[in-house]
Amino acid sequence: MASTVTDNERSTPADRRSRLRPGKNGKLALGPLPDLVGYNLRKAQVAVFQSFQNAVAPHDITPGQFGVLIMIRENEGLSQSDLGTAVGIDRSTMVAVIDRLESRGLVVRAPSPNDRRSYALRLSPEGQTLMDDLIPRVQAHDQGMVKDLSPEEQVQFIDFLRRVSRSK
Amino acid sequence: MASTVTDNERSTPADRRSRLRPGKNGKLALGPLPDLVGYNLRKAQVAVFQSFQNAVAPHDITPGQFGVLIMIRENEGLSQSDLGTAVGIDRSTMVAVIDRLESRGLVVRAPSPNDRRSYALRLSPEGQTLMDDLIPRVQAHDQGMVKDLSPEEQVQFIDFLRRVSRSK
DNA sequence: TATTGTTATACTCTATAACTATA
DNA sequence: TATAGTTATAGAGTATAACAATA
Repeated sequence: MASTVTDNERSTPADRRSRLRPGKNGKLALGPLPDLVGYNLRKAQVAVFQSFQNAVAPHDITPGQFGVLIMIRENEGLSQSDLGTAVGIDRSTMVAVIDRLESRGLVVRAPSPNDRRSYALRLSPEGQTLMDDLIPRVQAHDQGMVKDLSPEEQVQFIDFLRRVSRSK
Repeated sequence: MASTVTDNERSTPADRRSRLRPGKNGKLALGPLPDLVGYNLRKAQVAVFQSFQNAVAPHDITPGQFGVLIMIRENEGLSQSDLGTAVGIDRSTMVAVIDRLESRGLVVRAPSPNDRRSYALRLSPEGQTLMDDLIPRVQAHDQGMVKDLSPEEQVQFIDFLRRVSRSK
């Protein structure tokens, strides 16, 4: 109560406003949020996501699209369904994802030689060129995100993240 | 090359299928992803998000909604715009967020005493009751996510996350 | 002039259900 | 019968631009 402006004290209109509308002038109270792992994880992820966008801005690729392109690159000929399973999204969702990458000329829906129901996905030459340029860029960006951690701390950090993922 | 099935070796139809359609039977290659901080951060966040949903399933509250409710609880009377700024979303986006919470009877749009353009947001009695029940539940869940880390490691982990957020 | 809440609009991500072609 | 891709549909989350009321 010590720092609260009471009715008996003088208060400017700004005081009154800031008392009644917290956040207009000062910071808002965060309650228990700053102590939650989930809250800090979310904030870190948002920071990395935004920084990623900046770092690869000229190519207009999201982290999710980068992941999909990597999977296609590393597993040429895989189907949309298998890709969806691998990255954790439904096959109906995958349709539009591949639509976008295909319309940008990065991915090719080739006919599958064994199964006429499915496509064999692969990178187009443009997609391969893009990824050859993008991968080192993304790796450099990723290193930049942990530049304030010592090499030992970086190893520990990734280890912690993996242990949290596994504790599901 | 040692483990690759060559044309001269016998290959069952399943062999052929798995060679041509990686992922159908075995795991897919992940390339450089597992070494990226961003990839592991994302995976950990997805794990925490899903676990959160399970933990508070009966209340049907997302982590984002929980954050909004906390901010309203801790800063009673704040406006939609200030709330949006605090949680990093546009005021036009905040409209539907508050719409949902209000239609569920958790949040009240009270008239602002100073500014007839804006609302003074507060929790309804039901919203307060919900949060009294939810907060310890969320804190317990959050602890569960790092149960495989020692107390010292948990402190370190949050410290790492904050440093990554700041390195933006 | 600037700000608050709102609406219209648009785009991404996400899913479920049902359809077609194929296995 | 089961599976792959697709479409229709729906909901959440996100934004920008413009508007009315108010500051």
